[in-house]
Amino acid sequence: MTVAAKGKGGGAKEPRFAERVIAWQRTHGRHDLPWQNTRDAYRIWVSEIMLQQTQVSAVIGYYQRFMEGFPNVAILARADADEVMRHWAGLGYYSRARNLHRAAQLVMSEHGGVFPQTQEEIEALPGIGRSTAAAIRAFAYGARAAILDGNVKRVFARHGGVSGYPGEQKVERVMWEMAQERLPTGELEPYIQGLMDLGATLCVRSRPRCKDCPVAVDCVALSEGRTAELPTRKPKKELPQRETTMLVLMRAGSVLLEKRPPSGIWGGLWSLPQADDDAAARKLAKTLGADWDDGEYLRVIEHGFTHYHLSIKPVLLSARVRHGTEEPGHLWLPLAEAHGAALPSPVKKLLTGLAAGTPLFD
DNA sequence: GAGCCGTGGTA
DNA sequence: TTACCAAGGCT
Repeated sequence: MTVAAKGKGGGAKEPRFAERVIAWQRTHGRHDLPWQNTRDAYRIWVSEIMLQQTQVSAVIGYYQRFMEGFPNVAILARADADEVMRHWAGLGYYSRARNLHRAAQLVMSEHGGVFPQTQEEIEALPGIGRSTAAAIRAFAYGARAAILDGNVKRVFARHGGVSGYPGEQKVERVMWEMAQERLPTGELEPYIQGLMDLGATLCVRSRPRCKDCPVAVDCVALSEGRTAELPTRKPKKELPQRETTMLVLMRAGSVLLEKRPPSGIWGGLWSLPQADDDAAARKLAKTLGADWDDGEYLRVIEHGFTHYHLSIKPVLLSARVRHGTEEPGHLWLPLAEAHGAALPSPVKKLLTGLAAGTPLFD
């Protein structure tokens, strides 16, 4: 890791780093996102959780539907876990939804229904780490708290000329120090928002628009022609390829679903009965009252995760009886209702495609 | 520290 | 098409 000497933010020649970010945010930043222009900690909190590792454009629709369904922390705390998952289905990282629900219950039981104010208390809630807690404090309370997300890391890596993968602890520690040192004494909301807007709209991964950037004059990466190589990329690793067979078990227009375990991939969602290979799938089909030999292979679905690739082999089967309904964690879902169910994205696409009569065979 | 945890957009 | 990556946190 290397850190350039410039870019500490306080040269006599240029206005302080924060000052320029704030001025830029007021004229060029984002001001009308659904979670802005409020001091409601709940609304801000939900947005910050949804925005973890997720881009603004993907969040907006989910956020609006979530707020209609759960307008305040008390209602969310009382809500059915399945209903919460239904609102999150398709957004990914489902532990966020489970943690959010749990945290809402903790806000009710441990904080009298009032969202806590200190960094320590907020960080103690599940799903909220150092950066998210700081963002909530800044936006809800105007607190002087440093954040460090992907946008900020990219801006700091370039402006400060910090090389080394930002996911590495050593590099991240340096960036937290930069984040703390550059904080203004006031106007925290436009500063924090401006920093993120800068990273999201100008200081983007490829082809950054340095010509329009308010901190370009003392940007180390720009002056050294290194904007393309900073921030240092994650060292790449070969992802394992895995396979699974899913049973699309139909009976009178309904399909049999199984509840996923609370942790692990797609935790807490509903999905299709699944087996590691065809031999296991055959046994599973028999258990569920279907004859494997009458099944038809549907088109294989390729699905990528952060840490492995998955090939899904769906098999269409007819159930002789509605077996499984008496089992806990099983559900017969009318195919026409697949659209609104708490299903993983590839499963939802498969079932809605099936409902719409989309050709699914090769 | 390193692996786990989703999805959709982009080049 | 493949590969990278985004308002991270938990175990």
